[in-house]
Amino acid sequence: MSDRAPEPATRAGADAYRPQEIEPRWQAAWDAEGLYRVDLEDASRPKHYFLTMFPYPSGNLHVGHWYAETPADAAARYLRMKGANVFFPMGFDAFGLPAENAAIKAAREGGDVHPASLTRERIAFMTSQFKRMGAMFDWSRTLATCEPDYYRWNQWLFVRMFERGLAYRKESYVNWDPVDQTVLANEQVVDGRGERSGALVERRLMPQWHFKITDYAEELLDFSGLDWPERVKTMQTNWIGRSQGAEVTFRAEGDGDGGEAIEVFTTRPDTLWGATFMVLAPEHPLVERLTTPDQRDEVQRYVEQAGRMSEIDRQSETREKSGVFTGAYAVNPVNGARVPIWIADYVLVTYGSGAIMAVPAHDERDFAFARRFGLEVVPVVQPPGSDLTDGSEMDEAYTGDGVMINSGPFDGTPTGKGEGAGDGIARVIAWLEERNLGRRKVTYRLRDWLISRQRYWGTPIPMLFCDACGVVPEREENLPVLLPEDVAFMPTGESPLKHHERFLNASCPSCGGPARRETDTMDTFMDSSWYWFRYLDPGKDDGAVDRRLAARWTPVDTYTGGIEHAILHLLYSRFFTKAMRDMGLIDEDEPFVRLRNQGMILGEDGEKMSKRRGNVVDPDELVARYGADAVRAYLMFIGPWDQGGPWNSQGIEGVVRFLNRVWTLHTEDAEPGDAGEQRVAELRRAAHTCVAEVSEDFEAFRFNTAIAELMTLQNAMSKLKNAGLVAHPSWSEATSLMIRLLAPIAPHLAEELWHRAGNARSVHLESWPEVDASALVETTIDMVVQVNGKVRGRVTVPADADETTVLEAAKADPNVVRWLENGTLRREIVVPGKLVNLVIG
RNA sequence: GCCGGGAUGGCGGAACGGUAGACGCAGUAGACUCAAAAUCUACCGGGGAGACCCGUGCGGGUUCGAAUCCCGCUCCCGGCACCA
Repeated sequence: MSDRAPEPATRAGADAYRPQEIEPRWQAAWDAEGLYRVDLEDASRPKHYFLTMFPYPSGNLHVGHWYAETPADAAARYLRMKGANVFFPMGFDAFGLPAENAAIKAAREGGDVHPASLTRERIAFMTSQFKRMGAMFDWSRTLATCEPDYYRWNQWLFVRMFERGLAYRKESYVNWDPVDQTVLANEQVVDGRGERSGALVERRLMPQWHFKITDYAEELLDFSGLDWPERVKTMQTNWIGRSQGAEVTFRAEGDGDGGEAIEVFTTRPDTLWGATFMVLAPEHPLVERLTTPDQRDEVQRYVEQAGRMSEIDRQSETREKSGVFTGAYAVNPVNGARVPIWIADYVLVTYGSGAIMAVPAHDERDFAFARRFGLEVVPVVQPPGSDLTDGSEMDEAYTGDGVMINSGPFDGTPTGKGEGAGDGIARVIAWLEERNLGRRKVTYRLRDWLISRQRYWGTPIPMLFCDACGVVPEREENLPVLLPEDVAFMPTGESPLKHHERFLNASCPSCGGPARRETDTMDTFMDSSWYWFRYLDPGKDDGAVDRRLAARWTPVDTYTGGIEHAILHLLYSRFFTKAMRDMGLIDEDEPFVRLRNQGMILGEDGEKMSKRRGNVVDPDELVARYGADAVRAYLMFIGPWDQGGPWNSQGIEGVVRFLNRVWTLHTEDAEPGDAGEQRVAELRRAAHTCVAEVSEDFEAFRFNTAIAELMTLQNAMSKLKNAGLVAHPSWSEATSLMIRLLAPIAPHLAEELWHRAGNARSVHLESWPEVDASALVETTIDMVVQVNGKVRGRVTVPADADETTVLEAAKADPNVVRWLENGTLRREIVVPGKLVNLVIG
């Protein structure tokens, strides 16, 4: 391959660093020799599947893409030099709202834009931009989710899910625009109104497809064996929201004995005796039946008003509690108390049973509600050291542990869950179960995944409605159900599939009779919930996943992407992996072993980059001006990767200067002379310290300090260069180390310097340098001497000096001597190699 | 309101409980230049002539020693489904 490598522009001498000339030349050479094409069958090295989240083809790579991809590329390159066979693919998450919106906008303005051609053009353009990053993506295996050979397998997987009962249809609320007669995404609802029509958006129930992610709630709480950031695990755990408690049945009064059963869930069954009222969610199915005639108008008004509010509005403000009385009463099953039934929007129909028992004395929200509407407050838990018995004296709810009071047979029982803390909760549950009044229950906050979208630009859900057979999945051999491209977009945004006769009319896969196709498409999170399996063999046409390659290459070893995906995408991917395992398609439990998230890159003003603010940084311009290596290195240098931060157009100049100095260091001649043992040791120490530090930093994804260490080495080498060292073997050793350390960060510059140094083979085929521990050894060390924790002197001692010697030296320092005269020496602390602290008093 | 994260020089940021400010940007002075740019050298938290004193959002605490650990706040960023 070396004979195809281009000849460096100049052999020696001081020609300038010209990234614009070097970079395209090496990119072409790497491409020509297939340097980054991975042999998935190569078992001679350990495999490493390094995946970064694929982008939506928005039209242009912005600097945020560079921030996500180039440090990931550096990490992948590091692993490759460490000896792994690294698979680092890239593709496009190509379905989605923006392309469809462009088509709808064009339809309104009399133009003609199709999401398919628009998306394909954008993918082609962004791919060409990607190639200028100098990343080692393996473009021989790429994919776009909008292509039939990909979404066919979305459909195939959907049918498998349906067959297993993991995909099902039920009614769910959508945002309904009554003017445009269409469903809106949350982001299309602004201040409760349709973005386009301005109409007040209604919440409307519609039958829609869901995935049963809740079946996996318990397993999804288990992160063992995963090297994920704590904050992501915490966020997912809180999102799943496991609550342990009891389900208790209350009965509405009336209609002879019994009346309507109203199930409630509570985590505090020990407070049951303090339940003085009940609250139903406005959407609760029993609301209409329970409401008494005199309250009907008021209740109806409240329900309508709650229905008009978007979920975001319902919880965004810190509003005063609102609610309305139904006129009905229920009986508290534990003490027979008559409790009024209210309706309030702070109770959600989607959580628990959509109804609660309200214990105002021991729940903050119930307390606020009771005070607002003058409802009874009965304390049933006495805080330790208190003689509380009267609810009217309470200023706030008491939610802690204590001793049960006003609780019939349980008076005097300590509440709490810990061992020895009392077991009020467990004893009450046992008591309820004995009397068949309630039962132990675990509830999750997690809801099933609503996968239906009333949109065009997505994977058609491969289901049919037959008058004779009902809901029927399309036959496997008829997949894919093609998304028709000859469609007319509606100015209202309504899905054109609803009016596409050839698409709509089909024959029933079961009876052959006439059937109508489902016009809903899939949530695009479906596309990204299994795509890493597909990269292994994107063209495979006899199955979704190549099982043999999957067994060898998955799970993904390292996954990187934005923190904004901490919950949904990552949770759906974990669910899908488990579901695919249970369908017998793969053998692993988790998709991503190691996860690292980058923060967000902000505009120069510290705000999110947006066209409106005019603070968008264009990477193409930067590359033209400074070169890809400089952009890469600056993005890595800007700060900790997981924190993100503002772009600084002056900051990149510093990195450009650094790369220039590196260039000069390695290309300019210097006078050879007598090196001297001490200088050689100094050079070798600097070089090997840098190897140690940069290696450690790469392991920890600390790119900013890795570059700082390289800058330090550059400074040291530039100083030593003219001291006659250039002809010494340690100089070429240091040079070789430095170029290899730089290779993951600035791959083009490193390659050019590597070849100029006389190497024929690519630096990217070299192995990562090893630290020579003997180069790090020092004969003397400087130690700090503190008196009472404040630095009062410094001493130089032999590296192997024992404690006594160190203390002697410390106490001999003239300034320290002065300080010691101010008191009696009480204590001597020696931190080997670091400092001495002399405590006087 | 809840969940997660954060706060260190003029700026981006460094710092296994052990010399706060590595590395860089900006700035100041000098060298080179007719001059400028580029490059190179030195300085660069505040106060003080100095010994020193002050200093990591605020208030406490633990420790020989705290940016770092604990308790209580303030403000900022991100997410959210008032989660019973």
